[in-house]
Amino acid sequence: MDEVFKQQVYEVARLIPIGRVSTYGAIAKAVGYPNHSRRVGKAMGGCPEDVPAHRVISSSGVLSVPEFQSRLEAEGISIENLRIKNFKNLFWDPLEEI
DNA sequence: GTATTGACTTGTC
DNA sequence: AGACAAGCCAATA
Repeated sequence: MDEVFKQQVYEVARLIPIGRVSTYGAIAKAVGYPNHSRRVGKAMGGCPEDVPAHRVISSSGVLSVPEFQSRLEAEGISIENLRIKNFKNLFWDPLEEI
């Protein structure tokens, strides 16, 4: 596993504002690897505690890790049956920020 | 070496 | 809306 890739993924993940979410694909694309969404997921699996992994979800707006639901709700994000409500509004695209 | 799996995405039906 | 298939790439078996 490329350590640089992981670090970049963590870096972008840390930029996600509180109360917003992003997706694996968007982050993969942001770090220069458009089709490596799966690698992002793998990388997040071993992410440090300071990385808000719960704000990174699938592009369909569904939680890949149900355990994070409570964390998201704690930030004011509404969730219904693992699906983010207002996902369209809450989605944060790294490419429009950097 | 191949096969399977997975915190994925997109397109089709 | 829900289900399927194809494409993707690294880790694991």
